[in-house]
Amino acid sequence: MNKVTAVTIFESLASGVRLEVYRLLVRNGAEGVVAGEIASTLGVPPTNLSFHLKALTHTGLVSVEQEGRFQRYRANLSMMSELIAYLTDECCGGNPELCGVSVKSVSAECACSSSDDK
Amino acid sequence: MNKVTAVTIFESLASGVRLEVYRLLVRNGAEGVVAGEIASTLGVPPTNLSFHLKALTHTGLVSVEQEGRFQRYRANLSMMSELIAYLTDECCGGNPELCGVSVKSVSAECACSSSDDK
DNA sequence: TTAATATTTCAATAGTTGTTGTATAATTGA
DNA sequence: TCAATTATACAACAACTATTGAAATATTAA
Repeated sequence: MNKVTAVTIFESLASGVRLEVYRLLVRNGAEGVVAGEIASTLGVPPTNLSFHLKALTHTGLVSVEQEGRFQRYRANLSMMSELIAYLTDECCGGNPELCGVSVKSVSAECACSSSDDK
Repeated sequence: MNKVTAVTIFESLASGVRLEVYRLLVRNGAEGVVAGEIASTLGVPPTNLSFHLKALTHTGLVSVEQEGRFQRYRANLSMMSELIAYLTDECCGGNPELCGVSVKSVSAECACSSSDDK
Protein backbone atom coordinates (compact mmCIF):
# COMPACT_ATOMS: atom_id res chain seq x y z
CA MET A 1 0.00 0.00 0.00
CA ASN A 2 1.34 3.44 -0.88
CA LYS A 3 0.07 6.96 -0.33
CA VAL A 4 -1.51 7.45 -3.74
CA THR A 5 -3.43 4.17 -3.47
CA ALA A 6 -4.60 4.98 0.05
CA VAL A 7 -5.81 8.44 -0.96
CA THR A 8 -7.67 6.93 -3.90
CA ILE A 9 -9.40 4.43 -1.62
CA PHE A 10 -10.45 7.20 0.77
CA GLU A 11 -11.76 9.23 -2.17
CA SER A 12 -13.70 6.15 -3.26
CA LEU A 13 -15.52 6.01 0.04
CA ALA A 14 -15.88 9.75 0.55
CA SER A 15 -19.33 9.81 -1.03
CA GLY A 16 -22.63 8.74 0.47
CA VAL A 17 -23.61 6.80 -2.63
CA ARG A 18 -20.31 4.94 -2.90
CA LEU A 19 -20.20 4.17 0.81
CA GLU A 20 -23.71 2.68 0.63
CA VAL A 21 -22.73 0.66 -2.43
CA TYR A 22 -19.63 -0.65 -0.69
CA ARG A 23 -21.49 -1.62 2.45
CA LEU A 24 -24.22 -3.30 0.44
CA LEU A 25 -21.54 -5.35 -1.31
CA VAL A 26 -19.80 -6.19 1.99
CA ARG A 27 -23.12 -7.44 3.37
CA ASN A 28 -23.63 -9.60 0.30
CA GLY A 29 -20.15 -11.09 0.42
CA ALA A 30 -19.15 -13.61 -2.23
CA GLU A 31 -22.60 -13.63 -3.79
CA GLY A 32 -22.21 -10.02 -4.94
CA VAL A 33 -24.93 -7.85 -6.44
CA VAL A 34 -25.69 -6.96 -10.07
CA ALA A 35 -25.74 -3.29 -11.06
CA GLY A 36 -29.48 -3.06 -11.62
CA GLU A 37 -30.19 -4.50 -8.20
CA ILE A 38 -27.78 -2.07 -6.57
CA ALA A 39 -29.58 0.77 -8.35
CA SER A 40 -33.04 -0.34 -7.26
CA THR A 41 -31.98 -1.20 -3.70
CA LEU A 42 -30.35 2.16 -3.12
CA GLY A 43 -32.67 4.24 -5.29
CA VAL A 44 -29.84 5.67 -7.38
CA PRO A 45 -30.37 6.37 -11.13
CA PRO A 46 -28.41 3.88 -13.28
CA THR A 47 -26.36 6.61 -14.94
CA ASN A 48 -25.20 7.98 -11.65
CA LEU A 49 -24.60 4.54 -10.17
CA SER A 50 -22.41 3.62 -13.12
CA PHE A 51 -20.28 6.69 -12.42
CA HIS A 52 -19.76 5.63 -8.82
CA LEU A 53 -19.20 1.95 -9.61
CA LYS A 54 -16.50 2.95 -12.04
CA ALA A 55 -14.73 4.88 -9.28
CA LEU A 56 -14.97 1.91 -6.91
CA THR A 57 -13.69 -0.63 -9.44
CA HIS A 58 -10.94 1.68 -10.61
CA THR A 59 -9.36 1.65 -7.13
CA GLY A 60 -9.78 -2.11 -6.83
CA LEU A 61 -12.01 -1.78 -3.79
CA VAL A 62 -14.76 -3.51 -5.75
CA SER A 63 -14.46 -6.12 -8.48
CA VAL A 64 -16.79 -6.76 -11.38
CA GLU A 65 -17.60 -9.86 -13.39
CA GLN A 66 -19.71 -10.04 -16.50
CA GLU A 67 -22.61 -12.44 -16.24
CA GLY A 68 -24.52 -12.46 -19.51
CA ARG A 69 -25.96 -9.01 -19.87
CA PHE A 70 -25.52 -8.32 -16.16
CA GLN A 71 -22.49 -6.92 -14.36
CA ARG A 72 -21.99 -8.51 -10.95
CA TYR A 73 -20.10 -6.47 -8.37
CA ARG A 74 -18.34 -7.70 -5.23
CA ALA A 75 -16.41 -6.01 -2.42
CA ASN A 76 -12.69 -6.76 -2.31
CA LEU A 77 -12.07 -7.08 1.41
CA SER A 78 -8.34 -7.73 1.19
CA MET A 79 -7.88 -4.18 -0.05
CA MET A 80 -9.57 -2.90 3.09
CA SER A 81 -7.24 -5.00 5.26
CA GLU A 82 -4.22 -3.55 3.49
CA LEU A 83 -5.54 -0.04 3.96
CA ILE A 84 -6.03 -0.51 7.70
CA ALA A 85 -2.55 -1.96 8.00
CA TYR A 86 -1.14 1.05 6.16
CA LEU A 87 -2.82 3.40 8.62
CA THR A 88 -1.68 1.62 11.75
CA ASP A 89 1.54 -0.26 11.03
CA GLU A 90 3.85 2.49 12.22
CA CYS A 91 1.75 3.42 15.23
CA CYS A 92 3.81 4.30 18.31
CA GLY A 93 7.02 3.87 16.35
CA GLY A 94 6.23 0.39 15.04
CA ASN A 95 4.21 -1.22 17.84
CA PRO A 96 0.67 -1.42 16.42
CA GLU A 97 -0.38 -3.82 19.18
CA LEU A 98 -0.27 -0.85 21.56
CA CYS A 99 -2.88 0.98 19.56
CA GLY A 100 -5.77 -1.42 20.01
CA VAL A 101 -6.30 -1.85 16.27
CA SER A 102 -5.41 -5.16 14.69
CA VAL A 103 -6.08 -6.64 11.30
CA LYS A 104 -5.91 -10.23 10.23
CA SER A 105 -5.13 -10.58 6.55
CA VAL A 106 -7.85 -12.02 4.39
CA SER A 107 -7.17 -15.67 3.68
CA ALA A 108 -7.74 -17.35 0.34
CA GLU A 109 -10.37 -19.60 1.93
CA CYS A 110 -12.34 -16.67 3.34
CA ALA A 111 -16.00 -17.58 3.13
CA CYS A 112 -16.85 -13.99 2.43
CA SER A 113 -14.65 -13.08 -0.49
CA SER A 114 -13.19 -16.33 -1.84
CA SER A 115 -14.74 -16.12 -5.30
CA ASP A 116 -13.42 -12.61 -5.52
CA ASP A 117 -9.79 -13.19 -4.49
CA LYS A 118 -7.83 -13.77 -7.65
CA MET B 1 -21.02 5.46 13.70
CA ASN B 2 -23.44 6.63 11.03
CA LYS B 3 -23.17 7.25 7.31
CA VAL B 4 -22.61 11.00 7.49
CA THR B 5 -19.81 10.60 10.04
CA ALA B 6 -18.18 7.84 8.02
CA VAL B 7 -18.28 9.88 4.81
CA THR B 8 -16.77 12.83 6.64
CA ILE B 9 -13.92 10.68 7.94
CA PHE B 10 -13.20 9.37 4.44
CA GLU B 11 -13.24 12.92 3.10
CA SER B 12 -10.79 13.83 5.86
CA LEU B 13 -8.31 11.27 4.64
CA ALA B 14 -8.95 11.71 0.92
CA SER B 15 -6.10 14.19 0.54
CA GLY B 16 -2.40 13.51 0.34
CA VAL B 17 -1.63 16.27 2.81
CA ARG B 18 -4.21 15.17 5.37
CA LEU B 19 -3.26 11.51 5.06
CA GLU B 20 0.39 12.38 5.72
CA VAL B 21 -0.60 14.51 8.68
CA TYR B 22 -2.70 11.70 10.11
CA ARG B 23 0.01 9.10 9.68
CA LEU B 24 2.59 11.43 11.21
CA LEU B 25 0.32 11.84 14.23
CA VAL B 26 -0.30 8.08 14.47
CA ARG B 27 3.45 7.49 14.47
CA ASN B 28 3.89 10.04 17.25
CA GLY B 29 1.12 8.59 19.39
CA ALA B 30 0.35 10.23 22.72
CA GLU B 31 3.19 12.70 22.38
CA GLY B 32 1.51 14.42 19.46
CA VAL B 33 3.06 17.08 17.22
CA VAL B 34 2.67 20.88 17.25
CA ALA B 35 1.40 22.61 14.10
CA GLY B 36 4.69 24.28 13.19
CA GLU B 37 6.55 21.00 13.42
CA ILE B 38 3.96 19.27 11.24
CA ALA B 39 4.38 22.06 8.67
CA SER B 40 8.17 21.83 8.59
CA THR B 41 8.25 18.02 8.65
CA LEU B 42 5.87 17.72 5.72
CA GLY B 43 6.93 20.86 3.84
CA VAL B 44 3.40 22.29 3.73
CA PRO B 45 2.82 26.09 3.99
CA PRO B 46 1.28 26.99 7.39
CA THR B 47 -1.82 28.53 5.79
CA ASN B 48 -2.54 25.40 3.86
CA LEU B 49 -1.76 23.11 6.78
CA SER B 50 -4.17 25.04 8.98
CA PHE B 51 -6.92 24.42 6.42
CA HIS B 52 -6.26 20.68 6.51
CA LEU B 53 -5.87 20.47 10.30
CA LYS B 54 -9.23 22.16 10.65
CA ALA B 55 -10.81 19.48 8.49
CA LEU B 56 -9.20 16.71 10.54
CA THR B 57 -10.19 18.16 13.90
CA HIS B 58 -13.70 18.94 12.70
CA THR B 59 -14.37 15.23 12.11
CA GLY B 60 -12.81 14.26 15.44
CA LEU B 61 -10.17 12.14 13.76
CA VAL B 62 -7.54 14.38 15.30
CA SER B 63 -7.64 16.28 18.58
CA VAL B 64 -5.94 19.53 19.47
CA GLU B 65 -4.72 20.97 22.74
CA GLN B 66 -3.38 24.44 23.33
CA GLU B 67 0.09 24.57 24.83
CA GLY B 68 1.18 28.14 25.33
CA ARG B 69 1.37 29.58 21.86
CA PHE B 70 1.58 26.15 20.29
CA GLN B 71 -1.26 23.91 19.16
CA ARG B 72 -0.48 20.27 19.78
CA TYR B 73 -2.27 17.75 17.59
CA ARG B 74 -2.84 14.05 18.24
CA ALA B 75 -4.51 11.23 16.30
CA ASN B 76 -7.72 9.89 17.80
CA LEU B 77 -7.38 6.17 17.20
CA SER B 78 -10.69 5.13 18.70
CA MET B 79 -12.46 6.91 15.85
CA MET B 80 -10.56 4.76 13.37
CA SER B 81 -11.61 1.60 15.23
CA GLU B 82 -15.24 2.66 15.05
CA LEU B 83 -14.95 3.38 11.37
CA ILE B 84 -13.50 -0.03 10.62
CA ALA B 85 -16.24 -1.66 12.67
CA TYR B 86 -18.85 0.28 10.71
CA LEU B 87 -17.43 -0.99 7.43
CA THR B 88 -17.27 -4.62 8.41
CA ASP B 89 -19.85 -5.33 11.12
CA GLU B 90 -22.54 -6.56 8.75
CA CYS B 91 -20.18 -8.54 6.56
CA CYS B 92 -21.67 -11.80 5.26
CA GLY B 93 -24.96 -11.00 6.93
CA GLY B 94 -23.54 -10.38 10.39
CA ASN B 95 -20.56 -12.72 10.63
CA PRO B 96 -17.55 -10.43 10.45
CA GLU B 97 -15.23 -13.16 11.67
CA LEU B 98 -15.66 -14.78 8.25
CA CYS B 99 -14.21 -11.75 6.55
CA GLY B 100 -10.70 -11.84 7.99
CA VAL B 101 -10.95 -8.30 9.32
CA SER B 102 -11.12 -7.78 13.05
CA VAL B 103 -10.82 -4.76 15.23
CA LYS B 104 -10.12 -4.54 18.92
CA SER B 105 -11.55 -1.44 20.47
CA VAL B 106 -9.12 1.09 21.85
CA SER B 107 -8.81 0.74 25.59
CA ALA B 108 -8.52 3.64 28.01
CA GLU B 109 -5.09 2.41 29.03
CA CYS B 110 -3.84 2.33 25.44
CA ALA B 111 -0.21 3.38 25.54
CA CYS B 112 -0.62 5.08 22.22
CA SER B 113 -3.57 7.36 22.71
CA SER B 114 -4.25 7.53 26.44
CA SER B 115 -3.58 11.24 26.90
CA ASP B 116 -5.87 11.85 23.98
CA ASP B 117 -8.88 9.76 25.02
CA LYS B 118 -11.19 12.03 26.90
C1' DT C 1 -32.47 -9.85 -37.86
C1' DT C 2 -35.21 -7.18 -34.81
C1' DA C 3 -36.77 -5.72 -30.32
C1' DA C 4 -36.02 -5.57 -25.50
C1' DT C 5 -33.04 -5.34 -21.51
C1' DA C 6 -28.83 -3.98 -18.90
C1' DT C 7 -25.30 -1.01 -18.43
C1' DT C 8 -21.97 2.48 -19.77
C1' DT C 9 -20.29 6.73 -22.12
C1' DC C 10 -20.71 11.48 -23.16
C1' DA C 11 -21.69 16.43 -22.56
C1' DA C 12 -23.44 20.06 -19.83
C1' DT C 13 -24.00 22.16 -15.51
C1' DA C 14 -23.90 23.11 -10.51
C1' DG C 15 -21.52 22.72 -6.63
C1' DT C 16 -17.38 21.68 -3.80
C1' DT C 17 -12.40 21.48 -2.61
C1' DG C 18 -7.51 22.93 -2.48
C1' DT C 19 -4.07 26.45 -2.78
C1' DT C 20 -2.11 30.91 -2.20
C1' DG C 21 -1.15 35.56 -0.16
C1' DT C 22 -2.62 38.96 2.98
C1' DA C 23 -4.57 40.20 7.18
C1' DT C 24 -5.77 39.11 11.89
C1' DA C 25 -5.61 37.08 16.59
C1' DA C 26 -3.16 35.17 20.50
C1' DT C 27 0.92 34.30 23.28
C1' DT C 28 5.58 35.16 24.86
C1' DG C 29 9.70 37.67 26.27
C1' DA C 30 12.18 42.07 26.66
C1' DT D 1 4.06 48.39 26.55
C1' DC D 2 6.31 46.70 22.13
C1' DA D 3 8.21 43.44 18.87
C1' DA D 4 8.57 38.68 17.60
C1' DT D 5 6.51 34.25 17.04
C1' DT D 6 2.75 30.91 16.20
C1' DA D 7 -1.24 29.93 14.14
C1' DT D 8 -5.85 30.85 12.05
C1' DA D 9 -9.43 33.39 9.06
C1' DC D 10 -10.61 35.38 4.83
C1' DA D 11 -10.98 36.16 -0.22
C1' DA D 12 -9.96 34.87 -4.83
C1' DC D 13 -9.19 31.63 -8.20
C1' DA D 14 -8.25 27.13 -10.45
C1' DA D 15 -9.33 22.46 -10.42
C1' DC D 16 -12.11 18.73 -9.43
C1' DT D 17 -16.61 16.03 -8.35
C1' DA D 18 -21.48 14.80 -8.65
C1' DT D 19 -25.68 14.72 -11.06
C1' DT D 20 -28.69 14.44 -14.98
C1' DG D 21 -30.64 13.07 -19.58
C1' DA D 22 -29.68 11.49 -24.11
C1' DA D 23 -27.09 8.45 -26.90
C1' DA D 24 -24.34 4.36 -27.48
C1' DT D 25 -22.90 -0.50 -26.59
C1' DA D 26 -23.65 -5.28 -25.59
C1' DT D 27 -26.36 -9.28 -24.65
C1' DT D 28 -30.51 -12.04 -24.92
C1' DA D 29 -34.85 -13.74 -26.75
C1' DA D 30 -38.22 -14.05 -30.41
